Amino acid sequence: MKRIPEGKVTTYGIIAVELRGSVRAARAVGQALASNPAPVVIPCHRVVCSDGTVGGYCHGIDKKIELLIAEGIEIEHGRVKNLEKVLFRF
DNA sequence: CCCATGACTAATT
DNA sequence: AAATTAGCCATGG
Repeated sequence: MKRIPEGKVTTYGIIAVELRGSVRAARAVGQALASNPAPVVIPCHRVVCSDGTVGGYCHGIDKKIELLIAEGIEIEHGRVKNLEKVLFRF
């Protein structure tokens, strides 16, 4: 996650592939972030669902959206706009 | 070891 | 385009 450039985002699935070599581990990835070991230190707010939906955030989904917008990412109706533009694929 | 639970996905309906 | 369904994975009881 520390590799995700500012102003960009990635999806759980992508991380899953990077990590476990399979998109099917996406769910497990979520679990990992859910029990986020280092809140604040890790920019876990730059991770969204493959379909663009924001997903969740330990400090509250709203907070997550604010952070993303603060980084220049457009969000609307709980969805990332221009996902293709800001999506970081590693 | 078995079961239930999610910050997920992809495929159907 | 929205709602459902069915796999999938790590974790905790």
